[in-house]
Amino acid sequence: MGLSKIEKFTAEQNEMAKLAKALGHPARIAIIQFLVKTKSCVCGDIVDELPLSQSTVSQHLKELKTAGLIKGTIDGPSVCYCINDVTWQKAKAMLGDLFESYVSTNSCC
Amino acid sequence: MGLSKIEKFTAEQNEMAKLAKALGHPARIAIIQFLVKTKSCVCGDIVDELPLSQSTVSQHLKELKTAGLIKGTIDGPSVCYCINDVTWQKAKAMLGDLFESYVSTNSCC
DNA sequence: AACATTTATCGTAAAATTACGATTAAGAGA
DNA sequence: TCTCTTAATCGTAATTTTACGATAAATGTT
Repeated sequence: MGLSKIEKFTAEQNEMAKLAKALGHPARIAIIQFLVKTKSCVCGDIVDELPLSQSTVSQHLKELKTAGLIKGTIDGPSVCYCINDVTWQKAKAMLGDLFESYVSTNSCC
Repeated sequence: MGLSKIEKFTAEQNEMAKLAKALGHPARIAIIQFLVKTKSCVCGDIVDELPLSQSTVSQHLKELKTAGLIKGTIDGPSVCYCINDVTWQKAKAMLGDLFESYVSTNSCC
């Protein structure tokens, strides 16, 4: 069906999946890395940095924005993008907890 | 086109995206959480735990296995699944580094 | 006002994802 | 051997994702 049955899972599981999914594309990883590295964060700079068309980059930015990982503010004719601190910390905490919840054991596999 | 241009990005970006993408579905988050919680990790138990059909769960397990996050060993007629320690630590480190690379600043947005 | 720049959206197409039932394959037990 | 259990794979369908060019919207400039 192509549509995940999100109503069957917990809000936490859906939230974590949403955040992880937003990071589940190399272009979006590249965007995040670029935003972390440079504080400038003008949309055009991101487009120049990525090997993708302007419209495709715009689409990736939209997905990151929808997930809440970044935010954009209009700055004259251009748009200034940057990491959304609140959601970023939440993602860091949620995924960090998941990773730390596993402690290495030689139980079966 | 539906096919991401992975050849345009760095190996690191592709690796991080692959790992994040594997976690980008609530069912797969639920599987991971279950594997962390229980050490038993028999495939049938996972199927019983999730609100999805056996074939769908099998598909999700395959994706997690392809990403390297879990591994399965045949145990008689059933299969024992568990976290793949090596890749898990790698994912933890890579995504952890990404999250920590951002330091809160009130530069523009 | 006309024009240029910047970015979002629209339209489109190919491919991947999600999901399920049905079937197959492999091993355990009678 | 035949049967049962378990799990992977196949076939199929709907939806989403990825990508691009073209167009539109918004702002700044001349």
